Amino acid sequence: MQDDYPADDGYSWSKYGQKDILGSKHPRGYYRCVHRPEKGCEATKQVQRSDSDTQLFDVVYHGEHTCAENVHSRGESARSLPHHVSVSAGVIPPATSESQVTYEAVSSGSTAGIHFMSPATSAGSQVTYESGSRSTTTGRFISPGMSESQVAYAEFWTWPDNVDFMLNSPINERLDLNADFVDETGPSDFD
DNA sequence: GTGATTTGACCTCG
DNA sequence: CGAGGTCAAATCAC
Repeated sequence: MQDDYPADDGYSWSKYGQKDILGSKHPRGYYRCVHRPEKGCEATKQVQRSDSDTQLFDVVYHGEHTCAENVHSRGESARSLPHHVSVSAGVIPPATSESQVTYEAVSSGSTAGIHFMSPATSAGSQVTYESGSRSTTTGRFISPGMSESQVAYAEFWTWPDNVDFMLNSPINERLDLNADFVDETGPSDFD
């Protein structure tokens, strides 16, 4: 097992620690923005391989970059985009293969968070940004076998009763979604 | 040699 | 006191 790091996210990070997490099979790596000394950039992130899906990484971002180094490396845009977008409890719109989508949720409550998960059969990253009450989740689908009808699941926590979603598709189309949150529902079927 | 990573110690918070 | 997060000296890679 060499590759203990997910796909490049366009930022420069330096590792400053690693810990074994109770109940987790894989260690958690701690990274901070390389430009902390100069710019005082407080962005950090944690990377941990998922227990259930070895191909999946759980990445949690803290803070925002003040260093303006958002070099969006991979300009590979998707061939197709999600046509139908809907939000139901625990289910988030689909993304097609090779596409990258961004879910941004703004909560009126304290701390917001989203867990973004690709379908069990696909590989990808599970990414969570946390910054106060604002939470942005980016999912980068890298599975070639993923079809349009497949959906990605999201899990939510410490949420008020209402969330706003903004989905940025690969072609800059922006969809604003609003969903009331009922109870936690296990992954239903593809929708 | 220089800069980055590793790794156990240390710190903090519940 | 334990778990998670950070520090920093030793070590590694270029």
